[in-house]
Amino acid sequence: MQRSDIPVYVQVRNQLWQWVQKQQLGSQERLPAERELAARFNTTRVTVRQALGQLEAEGVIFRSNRRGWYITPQRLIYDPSVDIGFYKTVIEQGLTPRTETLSKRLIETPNWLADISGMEKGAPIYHIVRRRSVDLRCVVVEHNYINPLGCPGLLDQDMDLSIWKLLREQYDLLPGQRNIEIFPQALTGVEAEALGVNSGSAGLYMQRLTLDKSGTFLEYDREYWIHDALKVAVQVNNN
Amino acid sequence: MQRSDIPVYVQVRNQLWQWVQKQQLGSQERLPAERELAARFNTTRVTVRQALGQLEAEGVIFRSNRRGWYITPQRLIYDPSVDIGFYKTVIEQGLTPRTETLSKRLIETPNWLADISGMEKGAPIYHIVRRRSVDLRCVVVEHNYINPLGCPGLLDQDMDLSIWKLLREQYDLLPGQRNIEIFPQALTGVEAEALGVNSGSAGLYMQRLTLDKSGTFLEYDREYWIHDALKVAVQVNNN
DNA sequence: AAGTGGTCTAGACCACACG
DNA sequence: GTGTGGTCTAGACCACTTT
Repeated sequence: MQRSDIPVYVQVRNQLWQWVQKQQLGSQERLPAERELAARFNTTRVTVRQALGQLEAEGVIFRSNRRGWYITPQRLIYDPSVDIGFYKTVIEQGLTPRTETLSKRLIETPNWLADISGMEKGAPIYHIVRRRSVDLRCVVVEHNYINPLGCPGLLDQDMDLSIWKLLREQYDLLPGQRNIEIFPQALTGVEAEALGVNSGSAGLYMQRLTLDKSGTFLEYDREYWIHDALKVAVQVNNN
Repeated sequence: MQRSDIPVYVQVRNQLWQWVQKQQLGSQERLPAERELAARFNTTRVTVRQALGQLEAEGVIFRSNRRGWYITPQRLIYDPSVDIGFYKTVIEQGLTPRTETLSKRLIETPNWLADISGMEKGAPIYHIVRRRSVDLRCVVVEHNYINPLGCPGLLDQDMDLSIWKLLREQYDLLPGQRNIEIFPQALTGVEAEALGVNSGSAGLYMQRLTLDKSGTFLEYDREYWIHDALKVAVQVNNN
């Protein structure tokens, strides 16, 4: 590293990324070890990690546990305003989905949920937690809260596919109005752990409140995404 | 720092945040210097900065140039599907907006824009770049590309308020269909510089393609937001 | 001029993943 | 067991901001 002005870690970032592209490293392929990179660029691990952190922030590489740094797969294009479902969305983009149901229970509606959903406090409500992957990489942890009135016995069904497909085809439930909130938020605590990332990793939080056409609460949904895993695409018609 | 198991920087993060809350530091108030924190927590600046980085990722503090660390203001709630406009949105939430027009020019439609907008390649198109602040903190850089056919002389107007208000009231232009894309993306290059943040800082990218009711291209819009500055809220009706 | 954050070095130890 | 990333130390110099 010589040159002035431009910081060493930026130079390392540039040369490293140039090298990666020349090697034509593909999705989920591993980068050399940090110590090796430090030697190759004649600098220290701290500086190399700063460069790797840059590329991570840009979303082009990601880290996995203590195993190393990998090339980030293409973003999943995801439309939260429709009910295609995660499974079908992923398939249609030529990728491989996986869903693990971490828990499904009947709980009492907590106060915060009663306030936003119109459910009565303490009323029974389904709570389902699922972890979903694209090409074996965990990308999102999802909490679903579902009004059990229209879908008795829902928890006995297989949750590893689309819940909305179940609601539509088994229970004839259809969404009307949706309120969606999206914002960047660090992954911490149980979500970070479930996704196998460090606490504090960049993430995207998304929540949806769905009512049926008569305004009755159907479902509330919290999703914690890895920051580099998705592109939200919504189509809206103004009238 | 004693205790085992839990990393020092997490302990520092926790104690620091606890201290901040006890001090009741408010929006945009400054934290103590890094060296002072290092001394207070009996550790090094590197570890302190790791703790600060955690809080930054969580969106509760932010850094400004080389001036220090500050408490993050509340997020701006922002609905990209309607045309209330930035100015009014900010006002309504009891905050102070500011818009600076960085450039406004008539350019030739570049190929990438022709492809997504339906404009002819090379056809004249307005390009407006603005920087917007909430309570004197820069939060977003916005690129607008506007079809000049329906709004001749637009560039002579004052751009520091809402463009959509101009289009609506001066030119009778109304949006029909909107395609919105949102995803986390690091701020780099000119955008990072314009916002006064380090290249590689976490950000949120949002783009909107707006057609009128007859399907004619009206406007294309790219927004580069500071990651902790906004909460996107969209309301959708399924039919 | 003094203080600040931004960058960087050259080591070190640890827990964990993998062979 | 070996190698990996994760964490941590105790300094240093620089560019920039603020006083």
